[in-house]
Amino acid sequence: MATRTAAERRAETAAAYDAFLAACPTRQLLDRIADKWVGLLLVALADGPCRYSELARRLASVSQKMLTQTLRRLERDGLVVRTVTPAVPVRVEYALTPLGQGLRPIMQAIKGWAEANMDEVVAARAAYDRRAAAS
Amino acid sequence: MATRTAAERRAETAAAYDAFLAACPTRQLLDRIADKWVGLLLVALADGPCRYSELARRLASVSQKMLTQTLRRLERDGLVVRTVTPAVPVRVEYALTPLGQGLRPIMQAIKGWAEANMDEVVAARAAYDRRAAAS
DNA sequence: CTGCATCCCGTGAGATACTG
DNA sequence: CAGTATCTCACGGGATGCAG
Repeated sequence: MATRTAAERRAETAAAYDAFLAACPTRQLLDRIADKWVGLLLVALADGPCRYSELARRLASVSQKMLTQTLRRLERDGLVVRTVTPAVPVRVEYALTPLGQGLRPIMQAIKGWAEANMDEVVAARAAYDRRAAAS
Repeated sequence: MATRTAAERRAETAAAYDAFLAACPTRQLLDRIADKWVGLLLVALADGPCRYSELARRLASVSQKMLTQTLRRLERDGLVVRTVTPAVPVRVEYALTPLGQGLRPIMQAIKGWAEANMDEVVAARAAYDRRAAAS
């Protein structure tokens, strides 16, 4: 059957686009690094391995749940390695893998742009809000 | 009063950290560009101004609500300009500002890393899941 | 010390219907 | 054509309590 409604065709296009997006490497990377705690964790681990409790202290406001969850995700993605030293009490250390290290230039680029341009963005926001308030 | 419980001190540290995070330019930029549709919109607008309906067509699966919402945010941040041509029917064009253009190298860097390394990440995930399944 | 399980709630995104 | 308004629902994330 060659005849489809316009709505059907649109739905197909959208489905194909969704599939494309789900597979898009850039989207996946963006989703990963934009996570609330990932960036902080990457920084915290940048200068060497770190214990769980030490990480909890550095990221002062992270909940245990989110810290563990984020670390697991990074471990699964091969960006971080988890090393357990059996002892009493247990000692667990996290460290960046070479792959995780490779993320640093990216984060640096983002940080650089942000520090150079975010004040302009903030100014734009203020101007926009002023116009909106004057309506 | 100089004496506070350990819990109080921790709460203060966390609050201060939260305030720091909220003000952090890098966090703000990350939150903005990691938005599901922002990256796509940036690409769609990269080669010149574009009408609302044209954008809707290019980002096949975006809802009107999200398209408008995302465009408003970008406009507010001074990354995009909205130009209304009064006519019947109305014609609205969106275009990148110079500030918005400046984001392209960042997005390129992210895209570059993703295309170069995400297959390794995917492999790491598969290996991790295999180990988990074998438990 | 390092974590997992559970409950709870706010935000955000989609669907749908209506307007200048 | 280019939106706005409202409803609903799922998911993320915090708090808390328990366990190896």
